[in-house]
Amino acid sequence: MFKIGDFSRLSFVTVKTLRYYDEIGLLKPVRVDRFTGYRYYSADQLPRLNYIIALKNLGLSLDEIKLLVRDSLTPAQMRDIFILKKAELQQHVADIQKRLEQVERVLRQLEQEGKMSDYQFVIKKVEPVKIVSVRGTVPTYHDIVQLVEHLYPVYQTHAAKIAGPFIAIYHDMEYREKDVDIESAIPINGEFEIKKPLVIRDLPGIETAVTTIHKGLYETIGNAYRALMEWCEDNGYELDGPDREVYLTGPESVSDPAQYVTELQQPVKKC
Amino acid sequence: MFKIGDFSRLSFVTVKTLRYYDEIGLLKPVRVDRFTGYRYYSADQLPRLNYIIALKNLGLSLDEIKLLVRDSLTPAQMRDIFILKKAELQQHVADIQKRLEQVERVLRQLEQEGKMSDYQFVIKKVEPVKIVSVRGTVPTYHDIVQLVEHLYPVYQTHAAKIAGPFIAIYHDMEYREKDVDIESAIPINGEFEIKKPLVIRDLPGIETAVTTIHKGLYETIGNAYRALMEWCEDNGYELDGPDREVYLTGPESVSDPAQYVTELQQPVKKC
DNA sequence: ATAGACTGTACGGTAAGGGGAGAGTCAAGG
DNA sequence: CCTTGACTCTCCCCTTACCGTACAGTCTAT
Repeated sequence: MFKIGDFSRLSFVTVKTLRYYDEIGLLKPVRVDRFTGYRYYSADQLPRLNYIIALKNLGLSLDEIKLLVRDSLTPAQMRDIFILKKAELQQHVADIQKRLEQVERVLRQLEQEGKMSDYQFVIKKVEPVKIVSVRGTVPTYHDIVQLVEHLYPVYQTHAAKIAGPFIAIYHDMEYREKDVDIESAIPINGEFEIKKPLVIRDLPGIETAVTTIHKGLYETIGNAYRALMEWCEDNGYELDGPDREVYLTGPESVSDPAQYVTELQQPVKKC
Repeated sequence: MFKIGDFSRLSFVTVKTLRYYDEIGLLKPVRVDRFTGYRYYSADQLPRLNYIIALKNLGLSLDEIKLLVRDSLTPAQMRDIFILKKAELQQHVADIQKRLEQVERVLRQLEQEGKMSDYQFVIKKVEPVKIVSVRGTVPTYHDIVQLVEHLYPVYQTHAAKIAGPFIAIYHDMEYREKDVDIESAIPINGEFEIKKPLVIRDLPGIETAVTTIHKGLYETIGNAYRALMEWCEDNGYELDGPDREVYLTGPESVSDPAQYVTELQQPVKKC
């Protein structure tokens, strides 16, 4: 019979841990003095404790260990537990190695450019939404304003039905300097009367979109696209549909163009 | 300006998390209504939030992230943090892969033998201790009792100075059937008069000992040794000195030999 | 005016113990 | 027999990064 301190030294397990294992019923001392509360362990509890520690080192939780040591399982049941654990550990390794890769990428970036990228990329699912939109081919990107003008009346007359910020969809599948096919849209809920070039339609969602936030002038948004392309290459994605820009903060809410906030949404698929 | 729910949907971060980041000062809403307590976020907080999430995905803790986003660090400082993190992740991967190996070993054992090993092995450091001992060559392992007899008087006359359970040290470096060189010892504190074959000496510690607990008859202790050898081979250790047996529970405290508990201590080194 | 959706704070919980306070206990020495 | 120092007990709070729930207040549309 050992007092907790002796048993602790014998087993190389802290007193705190022994008390905790007692509390959760994982390893009860063989005797507890009714008057003093002192815990007394016997030497033949050592194998069990070593077993517990061994299982813990394998990465099992104390709950799982409780199952293994309390109910004496059949070898088949044990095998199942360990197979599960193995899969879990493999997943874990894969996750961490992915992180490691990312960290290495960040480090390379820091070495090469002396600073961290201004853009972070997030994979999301974009939900479908009903929009009122106008689509057309305009000479240059700047001329998108021609399209947007058609939408102004909506802000005036149906403000209550606007369900989100202004969106642009770039339908060209490749980059063009001239004659760009653009759709300008506003998310809405409910229907209403529309005029001439406007249409109301359901904008489909995007299963897998890589998105990023561009902050600042629209003239510099090309940097965001370049960084996005690079990211896709590095991470094994390829473009899979027309990209969108969501104008979270634009001229209508702030006056300083440096404050503009735009989200890029690029449909992609794994390649 | 977005209310917390809108900002949550935009950023794909739960409301709970946003409130928590506010609380720990990681991302404060741009405005908090003084009367209602409502939090209002602006779109240009999205890049920062994405940055936070990106760093979190790299495995950084929120405290580390706080450092990175609050104090604008120099690239060199950032590099240091990431290099540290990389080392940490690599260590982590190594750990998990070691566990994975262990799990695989357990699984192989289960497949082959239909049960788990009865022995768990623990690497420990064994502290040096002063002992009273008697060493001699006896015909067979069983004859260790001849040596032990010399120690009985110590139990009678100096019981107060006994500092631990009975120990046997097997000085033969290779296995022998006959004429075994054994030392029988009792840990003590303080000195006292001793007679003829007994000596008092310091038993050196063991830097690296692989230990296991054998429960049951002494006749079956060979199984423990066999398992230990196997374990050493599997884990890349080789024997490095005479092994010891510590009789934690023996005939002096229980009558049923099936209750005997013995610890094996085998000095080893990495090979 | 009211219903439903949203937001607020506050408390409690997670895994596996660590740290410390305050009180009681044990064994040895004087 | 008393004291001293080493142990031990229980109880409570702390850790990470939030999640669940309860209850109360707020916003928006009808």
